[in-house]
Amino acid sequence: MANSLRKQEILEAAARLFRDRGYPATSMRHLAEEVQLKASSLYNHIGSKEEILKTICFDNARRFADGMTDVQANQELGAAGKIKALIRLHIQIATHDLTSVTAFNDEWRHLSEPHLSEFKKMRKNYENAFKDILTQGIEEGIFRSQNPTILLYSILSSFRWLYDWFKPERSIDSKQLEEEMTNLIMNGLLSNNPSE
Amino acid sequence: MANSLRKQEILEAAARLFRDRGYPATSMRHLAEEVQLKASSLYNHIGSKEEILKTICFDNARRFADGMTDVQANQELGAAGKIKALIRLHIQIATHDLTSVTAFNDEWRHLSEPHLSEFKKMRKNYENAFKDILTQGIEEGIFRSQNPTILLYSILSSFRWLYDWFKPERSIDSKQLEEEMTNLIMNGLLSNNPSE
DNA sequence: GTCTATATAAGGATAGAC
DNA sequence: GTCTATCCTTATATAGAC
Repeated sequence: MANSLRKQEILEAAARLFRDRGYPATSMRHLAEEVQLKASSLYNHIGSKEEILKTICFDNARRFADGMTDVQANQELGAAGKIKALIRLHIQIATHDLTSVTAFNDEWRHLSEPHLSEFKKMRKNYENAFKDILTQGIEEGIFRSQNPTILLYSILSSFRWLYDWFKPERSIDSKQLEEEMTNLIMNGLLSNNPSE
Repeated sequence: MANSLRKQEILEAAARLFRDRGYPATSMRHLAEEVQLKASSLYNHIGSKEEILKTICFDNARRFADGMTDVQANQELGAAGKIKALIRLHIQIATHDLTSVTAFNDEWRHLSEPHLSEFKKMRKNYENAFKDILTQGIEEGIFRSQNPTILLYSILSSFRWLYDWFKPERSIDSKQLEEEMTNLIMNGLLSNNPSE
């Protein structure tokens, strides 16, 4: 059996390459170079190129699914509180394992069947749960009455720059990030006090 | 010289494939099949695979640059009006030529030098102009005081689902889309009248 | 302007020596 | 567990017949 530490190193290098160049444009030879091996040696640690992609995609899908389950289970939270918790979830996941999340975000479409369908199902479940919270907030009159689908995708998309752009060394504090994104999503761009 | 109508057909098919599978995963053979030609025949109409990508990327970059120039030139608009005009610009471009914009949005990174650098420069210019408007609004007290970079990227990202998701047959009216996205970005999620 | 045939390079993955 | 050598497939692009 293969060295598990070495395997982790390969997975991380792959996530970085998948993020920077995309899955199809990343070759096994290039990946091998990154971890100072020959391409053939990689296969002592991983089964195939796609197996790496599967690991990255489903690990991250599970993180989001688990986060959503926690939010749903929290009886004390209203719709607004749940949305705030989900904003925190997205930022936490983004700052925790940036390269994996970035790769996961865009490269899942290169999964082959049946994994592709399974992944899409998990993604749809997450979106539906998110949309349910938005709809609930609209029905309760807490959220501005809007098309929940437009809301859902606009909000989910607004996180995407985090994955593309955020680097630890950019020195934006994750607490500040959370506060400002919550502010923007909940309260919008306009000031409440245009006179001051 | 090649038939220009045929060339347009090839460019559109390529844009669609680049959006669906990405640039590296799209082969000339597959593209040829889409327009019912053999791969070698494509080269009577286009110079290379990357030339197609260049066309898509720079055509769209120019659309955004021109739109920004118009907004900047409009003296009557304040910061809020300019942001609204830019929201309209993004939606108009997205609904006008969806596939091209999608390809442009993600696949520019596969450009080779010196085109890659040129493209990045145009993109940076656009972002800086957008950020200037946000900063202006904050200084005037019209916009909530926030980190302009976080604002900028959150807003720009929030448009991205349009390119991934929007299809004409989804029957969301583009006027409604504009209104609701403006609402969300300017006024946020929370209702002004939680009691009604 | 489209075809067949082909040049040339690079891809994922395996076999077998060490 | 890593290597060299290699298999097989696919990629972009060109040459030249029609």
